[in-house]
Amino acid sequence: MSKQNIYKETLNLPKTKFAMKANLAQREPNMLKQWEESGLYNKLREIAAGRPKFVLHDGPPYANGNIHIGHAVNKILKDIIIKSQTLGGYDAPYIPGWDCHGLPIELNVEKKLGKPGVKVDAKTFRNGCRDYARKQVAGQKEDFKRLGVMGDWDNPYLTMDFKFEANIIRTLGKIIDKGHLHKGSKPVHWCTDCGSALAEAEVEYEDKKSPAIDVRFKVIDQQAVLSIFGVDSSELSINAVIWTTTPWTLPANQAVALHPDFDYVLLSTGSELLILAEDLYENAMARYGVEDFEILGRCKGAELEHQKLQHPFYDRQVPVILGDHVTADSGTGAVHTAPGHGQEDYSVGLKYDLEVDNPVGPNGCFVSGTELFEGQYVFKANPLVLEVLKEKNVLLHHEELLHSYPHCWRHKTPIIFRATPQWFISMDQSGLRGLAIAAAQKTVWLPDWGKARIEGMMENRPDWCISRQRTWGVPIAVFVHNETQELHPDTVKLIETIAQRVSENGIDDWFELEAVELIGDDAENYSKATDTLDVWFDSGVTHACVINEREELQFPADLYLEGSDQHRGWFQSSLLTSVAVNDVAPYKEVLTHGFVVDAQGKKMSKSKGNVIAPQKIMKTLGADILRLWVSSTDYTGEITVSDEILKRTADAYRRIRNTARFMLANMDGFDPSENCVAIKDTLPLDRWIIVKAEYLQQEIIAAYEQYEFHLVYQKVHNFCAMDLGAFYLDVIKDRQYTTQEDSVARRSAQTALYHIIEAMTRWIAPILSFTAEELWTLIPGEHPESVFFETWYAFPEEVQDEMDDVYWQQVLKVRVACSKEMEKLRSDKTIGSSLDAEVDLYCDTSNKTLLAKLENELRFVLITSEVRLHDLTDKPEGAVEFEELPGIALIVRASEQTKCVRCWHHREDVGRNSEHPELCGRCVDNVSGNGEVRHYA
RNA sequence: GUUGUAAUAGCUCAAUGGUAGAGCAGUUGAUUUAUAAUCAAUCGGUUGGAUGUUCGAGUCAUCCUUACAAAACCA
Repeated sequence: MSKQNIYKETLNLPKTKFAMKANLAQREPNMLKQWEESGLYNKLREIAAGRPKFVLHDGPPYANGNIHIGHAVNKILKDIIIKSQTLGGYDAPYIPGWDCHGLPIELNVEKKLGKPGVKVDAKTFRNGCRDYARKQVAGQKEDFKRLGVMGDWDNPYLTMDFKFEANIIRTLGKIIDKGHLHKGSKPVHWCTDCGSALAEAEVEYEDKKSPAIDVRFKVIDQQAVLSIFGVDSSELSINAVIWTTTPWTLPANQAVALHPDFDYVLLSTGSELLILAEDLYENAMARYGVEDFEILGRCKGAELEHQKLQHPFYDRQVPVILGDHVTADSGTGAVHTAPGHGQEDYSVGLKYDLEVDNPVGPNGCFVSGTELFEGQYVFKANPLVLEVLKEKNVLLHHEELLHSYPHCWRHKTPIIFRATPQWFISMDQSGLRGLAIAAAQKTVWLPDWGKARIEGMMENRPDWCISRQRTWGVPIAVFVHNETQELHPDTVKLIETIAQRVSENGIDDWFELEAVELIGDDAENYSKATDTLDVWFDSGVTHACVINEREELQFPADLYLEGSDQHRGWFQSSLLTSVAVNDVAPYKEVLTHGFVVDAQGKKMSKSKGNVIAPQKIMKTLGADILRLWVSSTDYTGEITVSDEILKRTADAYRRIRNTARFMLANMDGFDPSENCVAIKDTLPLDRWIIVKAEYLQQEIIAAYEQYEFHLVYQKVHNFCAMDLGAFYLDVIKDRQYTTQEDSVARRSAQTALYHIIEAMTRWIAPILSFTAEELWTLIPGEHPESVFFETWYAFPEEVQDEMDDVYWQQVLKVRVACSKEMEKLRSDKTIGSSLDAEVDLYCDTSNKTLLAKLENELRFVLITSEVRLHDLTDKPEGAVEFEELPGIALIVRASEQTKCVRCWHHREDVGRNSEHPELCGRCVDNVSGNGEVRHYA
């Protein structure tokens, strides 16, 4: 054994069980098991009982498919908030939930079981849906837990729980009671082969050939229109001209729409006068083959509002109306309007109080009583309509047009728009719109543009159609009068009865119910409504079904947090239903995050192949890396992910992990109850880093409170790399290794490390939960089972120090200057380690006084073998000055002294002690004497 | 086409209208005393583009480009 090894054993080298290699993919699942077995979440509830509450209410993901990276971002952000609020001293329960009804699940179950009412009965089908949803929930739950998300996973909420279903119905009852429900009709995508309405997801667009026709609508008050156009008189008849590709909708025509701001011309063909848009008349004339024509006058569309026109083949007059949806890129600038057959026609029709006429039955045939076309299938009626138009001499032109048209995705046949009876939550009949806007104004929206966004939507949105003609959904459990369509007078009471039954038996209870059972003889006149509720209603009422139902939560929630797409979705459905029932928003604060995109800023899609699966990251890098990545981004905008970014994140993780490891390793043998040094007795350098950490903690807490986790990430990483790695830890190595094990010098530094690791483990716990818990078990001293049982670390009281942060910053500047000079010697191989060098500093008075305070310990701060202070006036030639360091010049040279084999400092006194001929004086003292004393660093 | 949000170094983020900064990565070197670690030095920018306003613009205004999101629409 060499002599060096003998002395090596006298050093206090770092030692720890905390592995350098994280092995997160293997380690994390064990930690999860441990959390689960010990019932961590429930224990935490007991510990936090009585604290002020912080309620982050979980928006339910849809129970279908594997979780993707967007889910992961959402859940991790929520988890970081829950955990940081917990550490901040709040009782922050987390009840995860799932959205379980609705079309996507139906479609998947249809593939297995067939269509309800065709291959299977509805009840069997609904059971199939329930099973399917349950399996989806189970799968997603495992992945969410694997992310390290802490919550009541054993008791989540599911919108298909019987009690939940019952409370959906109850909430609907309250909304009815408050007067917000209304029955109306609305055009929906309708497949005549299915005999049913189609959801947006069931519609696909294909090219279709349609007859494109130009039709005359004769002006009734010819004189009035002539004068609007500034024309004195004319014997010729005046016709507005519309252009359409769906002649079969003409029987339902109720108006002709013009654009208020377009210019329209009145032109004469010699045989008649036509009204056409200025920008379109040339095309139209070409289409009609008219070469000789004359413009007689012009006017704005708005001037023609309310003029009456003759329907082309029915004995009725229809008004001219105005709409911004009229465009000038095709047609005539005058739009045939049939509110029963088109969404825009419907909404503009509402403004003008037009009749929503729907003469078409579920099978696509004109209903009995439809003049001229009774019993005809709509697409077969097109030629008949043309014949009638020719007969009446109102058809100006006809050609075939190939255009994009909606088709049924199942039958591949063209679909139609058909007005059907639907249930609506009215925005205005009981003032819901105003209430919602007022409530939105009282809510804090983060980022703040969310407020304008939601307000804009509230101002403009139409009534909410909450009915769906579907099987897997919560019923609109009301009785409707067969003749009047009015609700049963006892509706509110009946709904409570139904809700009680549903909470026992689920929604099947309603579908199987005989009306007689509930309303007795009234059953003759009343029928059960068969529609189900829009699933947005289900999730929208979680404030009633979850927040108000779960004891650990309280209304209104402190925070909702979802992707920014939910302004249109859940934030809005929650706001409307809550305001309808409670007059206030269900949340005090709404936070949104953006969407995950790839390195080029493109959205992730399977077809592009740029998808990064969270499962894969967890299996390779580990959940803590995924969590650290989430924390590192400014999530208010787009969230970028790529292999490079994840690699950088893993680098940052290793830096944090290794810093913690080194601190633990230097606390070997440290028992805080025995060895902690009182703050007033610690060395100034150690006190300084403790105070530094304490101030940093304040910044970190503030960042957590403002949900700015990327600042936490930056600050923690910076602290590890700069304050600790590049300075403090580097400087104290000498003291840790070479002084006596139980010396104040060493214990003082360990005290600092102890306070820092206690604090830092808490700082990272909300983000690097697995790593924090791993660290937690290795921090010296007594601790509760989990870091999450704690609150932010209480640092020892600060003492006023002459050597404050300003002082050390100046010392640091000197250190940087020395490093630069040493680098020169290193590059020409004069020295290797900085301990091979010695430094002469030529200082002005103030700097000399300042540096002299460290006495002969300055060399330890500069990590060099000797430092000598001189007056600046004695500066010799060759002394170097730095712009950043005025008042100091320095010379660095290789030491000529012998190197101590134990501490590696080059010292004059090496070899003076004959028993330890290779040691310097202080090492002799440390090895066989009373040990060296340090005063400053 | 409409509305909203965004664009700063290879990456992640900073910069009350006042000299564009950090950290990481890269490069080079040191280190058998943090060694699949650590330390040091060093390189890196016409702030997406263009016009304004201003003594002065990354920041304010207008337009354009690109991306993301939303609600639609094609009669």
